[in-house]
Amino acid sequence: MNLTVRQREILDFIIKVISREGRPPTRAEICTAFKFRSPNAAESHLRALAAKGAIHLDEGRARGIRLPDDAVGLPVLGNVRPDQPLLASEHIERRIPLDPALFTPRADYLLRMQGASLRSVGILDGDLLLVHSSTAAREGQIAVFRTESGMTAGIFRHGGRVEKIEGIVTGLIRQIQPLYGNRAHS
Amino acid sequence: MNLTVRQREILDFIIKVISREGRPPTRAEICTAFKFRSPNAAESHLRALAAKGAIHLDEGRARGIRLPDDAVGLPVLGNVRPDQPLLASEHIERRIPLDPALFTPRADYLLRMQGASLRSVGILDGDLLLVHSSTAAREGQIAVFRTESGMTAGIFRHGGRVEKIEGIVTGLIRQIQPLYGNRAHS
DNA sequence: TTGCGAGCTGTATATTATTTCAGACTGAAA
DNA sequence: TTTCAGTCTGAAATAATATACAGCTCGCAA
Repeated sequence: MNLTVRQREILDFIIKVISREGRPPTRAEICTAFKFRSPNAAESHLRALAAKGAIHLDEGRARGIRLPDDAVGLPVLGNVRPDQPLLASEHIERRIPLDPALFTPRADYLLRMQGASLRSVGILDGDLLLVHSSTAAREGQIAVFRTESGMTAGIFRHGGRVEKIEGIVTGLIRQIQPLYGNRAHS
Repeated sequence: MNLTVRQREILDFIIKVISREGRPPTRAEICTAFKFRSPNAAESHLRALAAKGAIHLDEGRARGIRLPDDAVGLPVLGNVRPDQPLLASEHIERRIPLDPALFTPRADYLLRMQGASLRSVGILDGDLLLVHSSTAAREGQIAVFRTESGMTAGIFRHGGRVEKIEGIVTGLIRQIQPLYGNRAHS
């Protein structure tokens, strides 16, 4: 993407307005925020951002600024293959609308827990783990490792086998299916 | 709030457009969606919704429809007192931006788990439970009960003491704090 | 049967917002 | 040196959008 500093500022402003007001800014509102005196200053920034794929412009529409699909929500990784970049699009099962900043440090993606190896720390088979990308971990942290077959989560031990660390787990989401259907509630 | 069926449909449409496109619809877009032939049909619905507090209108602004603050995100309940309605504003600690439809049945509010009584089913002290309001539960479901002092979560048993059921747990969110600060990651 | 709110049609108009055109300045790459 | 992307001013045309006004039907409660 490779945005300039100024373009990054404009994009951040757009994202902030959308999350705060539920709608994107107009050219004029961008001008006010950045003290531009011409609407064309905003317009040309928007064109540049669109050319770089950072936003999508619906032309002819008021407030027609959209963030690209791949900027909305966190990707759920599945079927990760060795030698391939983690966030390659074929690894992304789906996206879940979730604020990455809900967790600290910021979550970069979600990974589905496989197996019961972490049951003792309250992580069950099928849980969605929130992962912050990182190449290092500390003793006792729950980390995500790249293995021959895919990805695994486990407790990081310095004494353990050397493995390629992909990230650390900063949270989890579990969906609990109500038993026997849902006839019993309002 | 007490919306009519039609008004509810309009409001749902507005919410859907905002979450799908990141901006509210125009009057004309509402007309297209509902096959209205006059922009005033949309306008008067919006006025009615605003009068009932379901939306807020920024007059003179394109796409000037906003959802009220108390409609965004799920409330986290804390300090619930007996004899008081569950969602009274003084019970709401904060709101977390989360799509209620991520969980089925739909989550109505969040409750912080207190104590380790559900450790055996993978629910830890401090976890945020997603609760669907319900006055009934089924054997083995994780339910939320009203007690003298506040709210408790536990496994529902027919043989157990009779308690006032407030909801069933449909999911959970856990924030995992990385140990020793976060200097160790990118 | 009268009145009234909800739910629309149809038309017109003022305002908001986008978009185009014609520049000017800067710094970095060719 | 030339070129070009990036950043901006200023003015104006055009299209999108909100909003006002007049009037219609229906079901329902007084």
